[in-house]
This record gives sequence, structure tokens and C-alpha cells, in this order.
Amino acid sequence: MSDSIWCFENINLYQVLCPHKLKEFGKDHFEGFKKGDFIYFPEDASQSIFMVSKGKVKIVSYNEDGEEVVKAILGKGEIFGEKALLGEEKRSDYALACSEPTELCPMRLSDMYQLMRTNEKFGFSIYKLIGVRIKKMERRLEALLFKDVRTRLCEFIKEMADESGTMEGTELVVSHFFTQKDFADLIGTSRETVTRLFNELKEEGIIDYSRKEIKILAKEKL
Amino acid sequence: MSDSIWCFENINLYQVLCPHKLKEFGKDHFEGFKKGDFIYFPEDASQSIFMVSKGKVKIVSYNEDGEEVVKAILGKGEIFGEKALLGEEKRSDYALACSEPTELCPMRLSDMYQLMRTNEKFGFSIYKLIGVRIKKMERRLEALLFKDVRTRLCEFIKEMADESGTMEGTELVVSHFFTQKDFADLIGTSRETVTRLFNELKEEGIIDYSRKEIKILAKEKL
DNA sequence: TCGCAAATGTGATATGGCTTACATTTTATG
DNA sequence: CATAAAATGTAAGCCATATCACATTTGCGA
Repeated sequence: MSDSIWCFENINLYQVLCPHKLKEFGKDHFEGFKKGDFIYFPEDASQSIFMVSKGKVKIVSYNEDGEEVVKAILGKGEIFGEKALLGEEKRSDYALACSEPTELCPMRLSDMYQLMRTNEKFGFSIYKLIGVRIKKMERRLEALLFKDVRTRLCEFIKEMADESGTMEGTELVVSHFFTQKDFADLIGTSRETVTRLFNELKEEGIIDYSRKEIKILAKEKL
Repeated sequence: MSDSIWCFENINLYQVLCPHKLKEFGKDHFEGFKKGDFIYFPEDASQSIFMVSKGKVKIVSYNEDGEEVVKAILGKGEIFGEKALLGEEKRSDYALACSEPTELCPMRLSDMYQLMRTNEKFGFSIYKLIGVRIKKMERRLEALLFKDVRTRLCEFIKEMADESGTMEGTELVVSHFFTQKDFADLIGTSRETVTRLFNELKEEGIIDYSRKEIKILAKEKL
């Protein structure tokens, strides 16, 4: 649990990547996005990776019916588009800003590679970041294979709490900006089931759910 | 589709990694394993990554009941343990040889990093390899989220065919050494369902399944 | 501030695939 | 070659969760 949300599992990437600390690359590093602005589209050339320096970014795709499917939501200090580093030539999904204003810190691939080669510490940070991503995916896969929906939701809430929860008195509070549909996408279930489960957890006095935040009243029961 | 099984999605890693081509690192690079030999255990320090130079390797874990759950099966030219490169300190699963003899080409982490830094081509191969792994995982995740078991099995068979199928007359033949339990683990279903589906596909004249190989009679219907 | 679209709530019904339980076949092993 | 162990085959019943069909609430944009 951390109060500095950009501290990403012991790798302070914000510190490493932030333009202020890397003046030589820092010229055109900030960009302002409005809510709903697309940052990239599938088939766009994967030329850079991004760090969120302000706001929130959604990674999504669209299913056959044109409905949005959320794959990830990222906040300050988090990185996306990093598959570009791994030989991906074209983006495979959409990235869009979902809060206003959203500011990003894009880094060109060539700069990244150079930095990774010359700055050992930086290189390791990037490796580690990708490793963490893979671990996260593996956990998700395992949950999907072996755990029921309620367990998946509980674990998801706990993860959110670990990443961005704050203690307010005796309550652990996680502020968020997910819709229940987003939760559903992220844990792999239907919107209706999520609604039902949130109310169930509420009834049982385990959480207190509202649109903006989740208060965790009994973490041990999650 | 390729007849050289170690050609891994356009990256000929065998060529790059094979000890014969890297004499300076090649002293102790071959090791013989018998069927069932463990290569590493969870909690072992992640000190090296391996390439299969002969035989087959299973990556597994065990569930609460002590049953084996297969996570991946790798053949010649494929790499495993690569999370070591990404900041993983301890192995998180078991790797064991599942054919005899199995030979590996282990590379120490420090050597890898050095090679990656000095040999640009090598570095890119590794990045790309990890990228391919991630893509594969993403596909798996998506299949699990959006597709029913039959579709998942069909796609899995098609993938096998693309990776290691050979044309024999008009038939596309994939030889394999999976049990139906293995298929079940890999696509996320129960063994019984796999049995049923294989027989269903057989009845429908789409494939011809036997323990050693799958003949694909109507790829378009898969 | 009104109106409308998006988000949430809830019941009824349907169903894919898991589980259980056991039979049969194939393969490994002394 | 005999016997055990592993893999495969099959059926019946059940259950978690999807799907459908609405009602209600919330919040945003004009």
C-alpha cells in the first residue's frame, strides 16, 4: 500500500521517466488530452510508449456489437503502450483519456532503447515493469481458470486497495471511477452479476460501495 | 507453418542462442535430463534462462489436491524461465523434462544481460520473444473471456497446426504428446469435456484424433 | 432546470460445462 | 506376460452464471 500512487511496486518510474529529470528528452513531452480523446488506435504504428503524468487512461477494444470492452485503466505514473518495446509494430487496441485533463509523457522508442542501454538502472526498471505486468496477467489468468466470480471481485477490490487505498480512520477507502460494467469487463463476468455481488457484499457489511469510492469495512472477509 | 520447429515466429533463436554459435559461453551448456526430472522448483533463485535443445519440457504447478496443472509445454528451440530476465527473483512454478533425453541450453542471467547490451540483434530477439509470449497470453485471456470451450479447443488445434503441423498428402498432421488432461488444462476446461469434444469433432469428420497425432481433415470447419 | 442517456437494480429463465460416478481401453512395469 | 496404473469414454444431474426483460436512479448537457 502506498500513498504515492506513482510508486509502482518498488520501481519509482515517475522519478526515472519524468521529463523534469530527463531534460535532454524533455522538450515536447507533455500533451493535454480531454476526456474521450483517443491517444492511439489499432493499426497505428507503435512508435512510442507513454507514462500517465496526470489523469486516467483506458485501454479498450470493441466487440462485434460495437460495445467497448475495458482491458485496463491506468493512473498517474503508470505506463502503457510498452509492447512497442517488445517488437510490436502496430497497436492492437485503443487508448483513450478518461478524465480531464489527462497529460502524458511520451517517449520515442529509439530514445528508450538508447536509455536502456546506457543507463543500467533505467533498463532494469523497464524490465521489472514488464515483469510485473506479466505477473499481473498470470494472476488474472489463474483467477479466471480457478476462481468463481465472487472471489475474483473480492481479489480485485483487494488489489485496488493495495495499489491506491488510503486509511480514513478505521476504514480503508479506495476511490475509483469505474462503472460496474468496467468491473465486469476487468474480472470477466456480466454487469448484472457485478451489481448483485456489490449489493451482497454491502448487505454482509463487508464493503460500502458508491460510485466514487469503496469503503472496505472488513478486509479479512473479502 | 514451418518444418523447422525451432523457428519461432520469425526469430531463429536457436541460431542465436545455440552454444555452437556462442563458443565463448558454451563450456557447460548441455545438460541431460531424464523423463520426470525437475529442472527447477518454485522458490529456486531465478538465475538463468533455458532453451530446449532437445526433448520436451513441461511448466506446471500443483493445485490444493496435489494434482498437476500444466501451464505450458515447450519443444526444441523454445525458451523458458525468461521471467528471470524481467526481475523475477524466485521461480514461481515447476519445470520438468517430459521426454527422454531432454537437453537444455542454460544461460546465466549476467551473460544474457551482457549479450543483450553488446549484441543489438540478440537483444531485439529477446525483446521480441517476450513480446510474442505476451501476445500469446493475451490471446489466451481473450479466448477464456469470450469464447466457449469448443471454440477454444479448435483454436488451440489450429495454433498447434500453425506451429508444428506438416502436410501429408491432403491431410494436415500435427504430432503431439499431450494427454487429454493436458489439453484440458491448457484451454481451461475439464478432462471429460475435452474427451467429448474430440469425439464430437471426429464424428463430424473434422479431425482424426489419436494419442500421438491429430489429422486435420477440414481446417476450415475448425 | 428539464430531459434524456447512462448507470444501476432485480426477478425469471436458460444453459454450458462441471461434477460425480463408473466402464473400458491402453500403456507402463516388474 | 500379468497386473497395476494411467488414459480415455460416457451418462445423469446440478449449479453458477449468463441472458433477457424491465424498473429505477443518477448525472450530464442543452
